Amino acid sequence: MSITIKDIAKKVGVSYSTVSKALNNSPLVKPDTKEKIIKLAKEMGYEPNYAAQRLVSKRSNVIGLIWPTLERVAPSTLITKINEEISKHNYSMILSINSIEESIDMFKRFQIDGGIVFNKENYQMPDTFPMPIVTYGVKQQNSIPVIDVNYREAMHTAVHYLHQLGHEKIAFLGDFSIVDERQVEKYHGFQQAMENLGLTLSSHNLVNTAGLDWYDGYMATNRLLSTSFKPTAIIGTSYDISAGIIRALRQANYIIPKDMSVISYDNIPQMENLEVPLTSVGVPVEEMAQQMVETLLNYIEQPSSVPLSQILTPKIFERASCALASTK
DNA sequence: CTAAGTCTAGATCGCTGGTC
DNA sequence: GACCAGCGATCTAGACTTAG
Repeated sequence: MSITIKDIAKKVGVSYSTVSKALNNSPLVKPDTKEKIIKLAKEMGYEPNYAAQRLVSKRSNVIGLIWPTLERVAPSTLITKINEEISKHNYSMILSINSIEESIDMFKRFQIDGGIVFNKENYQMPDTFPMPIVTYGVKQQNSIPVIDVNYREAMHTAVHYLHQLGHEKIAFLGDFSIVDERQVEKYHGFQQAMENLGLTLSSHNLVNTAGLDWYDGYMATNRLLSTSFKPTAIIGTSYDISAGIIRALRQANYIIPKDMSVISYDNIPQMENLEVPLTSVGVPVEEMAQQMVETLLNYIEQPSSVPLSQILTPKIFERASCALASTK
């Protein structure tokens, strides 16, 4: 049998409600009594009963997270950071990789306080949820707060950075075949930036990886290297794609960054540990996690205080994968 | 009349917070 | 610092109904 406040009350010789107040640091309990109770609770190994606390407070201190994929590195890293951020606020997290509908049903039974939804491939979200929800994705015609990233600006930053290093023949490797607005935004951002700088843009620059995985980046790079188009720099649109790009370039005996500069989307620490530490552009994963969790907690407390749309600004993180364009 | 099934009110769990 | 109401799900005891 676990220790309850009644056991502590019996031992101290006070009522159990006094124990409850003491453990919650109420000013209604004398300091020495409070101290005695807290000390004894520790000695007896008292752990509060969450079910009972939830019964009274109508709060579970649990946040639900609906995430579509655990396979790719960047989304998994973001989950880890979100979990760390949630813990800092004394909340716990449950993760669901089921569909949004199934996850919401489960979350209702768990009585979570709120949830974060990774809106994959521009899924049309319902107008309302049975609990406060914040989404990571693209703004829709409803009143659910969205946290998004300025993907176009990320691509502008990447292209301008390479251009400053003298690169003009820049290839873009990304997945623009699927209905994922995030990827499409990167694609348009790249095109805009190239046009703004007056750089040549043709079908050769744009290589469709037709997927977001390591192998998609690897195969797309092999295809790129087999054409007559010889870029001096490549932009990969995700960590995994860029990891594939690096592997393919090294297999083809390219030295990075001497023979080819590579820059990647996704601002995660793992970029440092690739075969060549990758210069990357994106919103730092810690900042994204912090913004999502803070927005959700504010939304739970006071829905009107939260803007319906927040667009985070990407930053560039220089590592070792970019160099001045070769003049030969 | 008895056994079996159904319904319902009340108690229980651990805890919080207001009142005295 | 004590007392008490009440949170919601679940269980239990007792009252009541039905079928054989």
